[in-house]
Amino acid sequence: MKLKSTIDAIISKALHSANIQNPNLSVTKAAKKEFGDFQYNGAMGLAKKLQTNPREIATSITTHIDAEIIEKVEIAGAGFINIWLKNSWLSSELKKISQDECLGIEKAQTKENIIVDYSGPNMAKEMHVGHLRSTIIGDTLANLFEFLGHNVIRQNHIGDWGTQFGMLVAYLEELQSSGDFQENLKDLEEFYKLAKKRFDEDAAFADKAREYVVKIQSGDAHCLKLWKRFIDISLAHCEEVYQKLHIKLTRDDVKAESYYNDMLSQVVQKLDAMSMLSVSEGAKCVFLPFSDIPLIVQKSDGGYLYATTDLGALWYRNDTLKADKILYVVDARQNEHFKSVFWVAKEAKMVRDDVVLKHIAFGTMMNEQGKPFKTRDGGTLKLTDLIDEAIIRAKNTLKDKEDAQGIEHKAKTIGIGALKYADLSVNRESNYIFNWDRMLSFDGNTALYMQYAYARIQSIIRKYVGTFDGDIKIESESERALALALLDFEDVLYKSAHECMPNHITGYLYELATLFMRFYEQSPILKEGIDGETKISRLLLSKITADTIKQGLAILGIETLEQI
RNA sequence: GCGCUCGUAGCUCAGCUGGAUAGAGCACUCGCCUUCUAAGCGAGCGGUCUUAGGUUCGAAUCCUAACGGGCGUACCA
Repeated sequence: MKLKSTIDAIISKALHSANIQNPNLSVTKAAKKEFGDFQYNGAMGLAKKLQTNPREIATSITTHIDAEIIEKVEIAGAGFINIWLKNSWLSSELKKISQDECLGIEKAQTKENIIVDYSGPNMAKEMHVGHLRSTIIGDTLANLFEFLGHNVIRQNHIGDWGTQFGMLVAYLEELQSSGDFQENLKDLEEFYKLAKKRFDEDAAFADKAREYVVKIQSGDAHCLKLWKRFIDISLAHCEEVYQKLHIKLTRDDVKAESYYNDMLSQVVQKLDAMSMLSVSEGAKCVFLPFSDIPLIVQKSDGGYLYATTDLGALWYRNDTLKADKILYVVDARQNEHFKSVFWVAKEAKMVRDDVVLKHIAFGTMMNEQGKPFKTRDGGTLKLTDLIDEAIIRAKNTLKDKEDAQGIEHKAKTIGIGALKYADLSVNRESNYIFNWDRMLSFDGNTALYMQYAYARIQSIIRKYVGTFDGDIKIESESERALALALLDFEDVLYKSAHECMPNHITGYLYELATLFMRFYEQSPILKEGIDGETKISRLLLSKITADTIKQGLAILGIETLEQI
């Protein structure tokens, strides 16, 4: 149910009947309860344009409002139009939602091919906290667009082609005699350190490492085989992390940097053919109208750079994947890079003009001192360790530790949920301060509060014996507020998708859960003295709430629990 | 130097296509469990929305500048 657009349509019709042209139509949710359910603030602006009195305009609009679903319309203040909806309409809409698997949410009108590029770990090292936000936010956006009916293509642009791989492969070869690959590569951080040490200390080894980079990139069979083996094991590490976090990325989604290797020379040729290329200080680059520094696509030594790879990927995504929209879920620090790459891709016609290219930027994860997140000794914190800690901490917060079997699953669900939710609930563009206690709290805008609300509802439903046949009656204030919130889900999802802002969803779920808690306190459901009709009505409200929370969390990649 | 970005309650954050008295949570104070999960609910306390201009009937929101923090600044990704 698109509540807002339904009311938009009503106002639009009224404006039309009143003979008023208004391109900037927009109703908003009422700022306060006293101002109704929705408000239209356009009369003031219109009055200005038409040189009349805003209240007159408002009156003219309201007299032309003609809709079954509206209970009451009022003009207030300077010319605000406040709108109340009929309870009977809310009831019947809710009833429809309760009978629909997708909670009455319509699929997007035009199905688009949406590419979400996220996670993108570097194969030379193990995943660390720096990869967390991209992975979590990207997966959520992919889920969201999928849920709204789009064709989502997840792309994991892993880093497998840098200069470090010569060193790593050369070192791997050396170790071949002692121990197997799996064992040597069990701890990639350690392996990298050892290889680096070897590189720094032994000139002969360093030369070999450099030689191997060239060999890998030019397709030497021996080196390539070792390299593939290395990537395979490193990728398996990532997949463990994805599994732990319930991230939906699979091998099919992997399109590594190396995948675009063959396209790189064509990228440069294309830019040349478009007369966009300049040679500056020996490097081939594109000068940009909005920047002092050019985008370098080929180094003076002939090597290519990540800009070249990104252009190749854009080209591929346009031509082969037929993308309508490409989202890059990458750290905000790469803002300028993407601005440049997008501009060049469009200018060079590698990407159709109407393809939407968006850098979904996010801020840095900070510790409590406001510094970038590191381990106590200043190193990077492995993601797998962070996840394990989340689970342990979740376990410690659980009251009921008796249930030995259930506790592991509960701790995982709660710990992972907390970790993800904390990240998703802040505006992704700002830096965010990581705090265990806050994210694992039952209070406030946390995953656990939502999971608790859900479990509470399930507990009631379990206790109830009988059918759910009946109508939804909206009688009290708390029921009404809950009903309105439930009908708002669709608008929230579309808004969140439009802006690529998952925190709109978390904010909504928190408000919904809060409204439910209030309703729960005030409206007994199964208690004695509650008549059958009321019981079913309240059960239905509870059930839709639970379904909405479950669906909302599912989009965020967070699971619910039947009991906590 | 230039560019990007942020600056809202003691703390962590919402709100930013301009709208009525700027919202939550934490912390602090107080009230509510023989009653569906009190891991909850309610009430109170707490604000020069960094500052100064500007646009507007109306600005936390848009524009300009200053100050303060973070980041980026051509052959790493």
